[in-house]
Amino acid sequence: MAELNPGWIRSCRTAEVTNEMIGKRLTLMGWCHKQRDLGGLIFITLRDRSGEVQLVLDEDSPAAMRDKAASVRSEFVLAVQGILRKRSSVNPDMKTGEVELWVEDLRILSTAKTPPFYIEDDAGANEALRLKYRYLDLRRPVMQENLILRHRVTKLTRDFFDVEGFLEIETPLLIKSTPEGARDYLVPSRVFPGHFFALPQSPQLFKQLLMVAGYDRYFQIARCFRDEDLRADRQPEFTQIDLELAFAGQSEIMDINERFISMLFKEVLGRELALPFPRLTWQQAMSRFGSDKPDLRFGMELHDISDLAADSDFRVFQAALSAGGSVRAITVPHGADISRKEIDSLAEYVKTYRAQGLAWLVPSDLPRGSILKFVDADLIKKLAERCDASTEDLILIIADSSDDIVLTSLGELRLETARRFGLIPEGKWEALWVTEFPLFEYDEEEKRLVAKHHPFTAPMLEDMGLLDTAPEQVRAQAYDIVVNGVELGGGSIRIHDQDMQNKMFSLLGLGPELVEERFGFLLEAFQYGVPPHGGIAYGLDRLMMLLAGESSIREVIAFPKVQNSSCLMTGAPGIVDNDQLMELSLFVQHKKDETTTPDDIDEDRE
RNA sequence: GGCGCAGUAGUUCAGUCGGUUUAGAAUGCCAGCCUGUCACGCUGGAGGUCGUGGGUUCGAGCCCCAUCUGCGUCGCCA
Repeated sequence: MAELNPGWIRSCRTAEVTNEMIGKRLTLMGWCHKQRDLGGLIFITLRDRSGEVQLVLDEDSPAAMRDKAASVRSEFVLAVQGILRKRSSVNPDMKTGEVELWVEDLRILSTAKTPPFYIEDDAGANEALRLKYRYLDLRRPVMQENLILRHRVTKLTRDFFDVEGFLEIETPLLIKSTPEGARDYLVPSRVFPGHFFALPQSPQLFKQLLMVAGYDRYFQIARCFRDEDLRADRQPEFTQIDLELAFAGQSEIMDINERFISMLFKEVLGRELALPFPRLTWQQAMSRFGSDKPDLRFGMELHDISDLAADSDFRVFQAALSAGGSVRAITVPHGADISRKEIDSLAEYVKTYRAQGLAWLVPSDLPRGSILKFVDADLIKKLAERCDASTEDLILIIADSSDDIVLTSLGELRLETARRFGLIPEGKWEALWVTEFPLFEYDEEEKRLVAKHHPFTAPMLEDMGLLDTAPEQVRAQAYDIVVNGVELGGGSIRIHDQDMQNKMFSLLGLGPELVEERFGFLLEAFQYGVPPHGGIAYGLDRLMMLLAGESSIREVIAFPKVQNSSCLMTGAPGIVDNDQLMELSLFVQHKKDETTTPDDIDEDRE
């Protein structure tokens, strides 16, 4: 049965015992990782977040304590007092394997049910179970390491930006909904019936107002919310390292930030990233890698073979080209012996990215491929030269009337084939900046231009003249930082001119009344002396995922949500009492013609 | 909203062509024994809504339909 702590104070954590403490009387507390009862001799491995240490009870231990120890099960919470001694049989695999605590007094502070999975790194439990019992999952050493690392990274972040002259300033979580961007999470106002706060998608407007207010270097480790579908690298609530600088241009911002990232990699991974980071324009990144976040750890760049494809008799190529599209290819090194089955599988893969199909060619002496009927020996030679392909390589070709589909599907194919063929080197870190993003992109659904980054991003000065004539060609003073194909962060120089900002809103199709309603306070602020400013925001969760070597951000978030945005541990979101709804002047209209009150639903609820 | 994968003991899984016992294995759990274990060992035992609901069939863990849950992904994510 559970006992009270008789006022004992821990001497140290379990794995913090040292050989120097041998012979000393220590008080330790923690969880029973494993109890081994050999009859007259009982071992208990005591665990806490520092690691483990072995407890031992033998014939010299008080009999009552031996009996108690015999009843100890996994995950019981224990407090023990005893003498630290050198072990007679050392365990070299254990950090504290040379010592053990000989127990004189043992208190069971808490008993425990048998956990649904082992509290070990290779627990092997499925993720739903882990998330339901997240507090047990978080006891696993690998999860504790991840969260401890996260603590270290946020501390390094605060220290770095502090030294650089940044102030950490909090911004509100209950803010005004903005029409652009992702779906907002809404919070009803009790005081103003029918009015809603939104949770911030980012502190964007507030950090710009802080620049107006004269806090010329701001940063914040900020919670952000976007009501959109989840992915392995996306949660509805996530954390940004958010910063903004006044009086600084793009090069100064990039300089500070690549020093920041390189500092983190040095401190956390012990890796030196060469400064400055390479830079690619968005155009270059798209045409060479088919991605705005290229993974530079390996080659396999895209080749434009449109002109050569025009000389083939392949109807698919001709159709794509005459419709204004392109034909592009990648070369898979040593891919010549690929099977039809594997080709089919890759063709299936690119279809998810809206590519119609996949052509292939092995330019060996006895060429193989799906387009042999349409290309002669001379053309094969030219294609191989253009694609830098040897007779042992495989050329994969995508054609489409949309150049965008060709580029993105081929870019994804580049990543997928590299993964399948094991061409991505482990332990390599390749950081870069991607710059000169388009300012706008066309929204097919809304039939209008939308901001690619956000509506406060400044156009490049060289392209100002295109704003009225060809806005889709205007490039932005925007930049993303990318490491190993992961977009870690992105930012821009902001518009700090009221007229320019108004023009931007108008190009985005936002009427003056809407602008006044949503952004009036920003435009008004711009009348009171705005320094030029710009900033960047990092996805802390993605950064942690990369540094911890995980493939899902859920592994570096203490209490993550699942794909439908619910929490398996708490059951959130939940229904609320009618009284609560009434206080907020809310009425829930359920779909499927049924007007059910929450209380009715409650009846059916488990 | 679309596509794909998964769901069988507490857990991780196997389960052949739809038919042999009471649906198995490992691990965990429980009991007994055990003085140097650390994946302790040995002996014995308990433990199942085969995700759920229909259907086909003489017969369904297995086939069909629907549905729920989790994961991946497209759309979406300024």
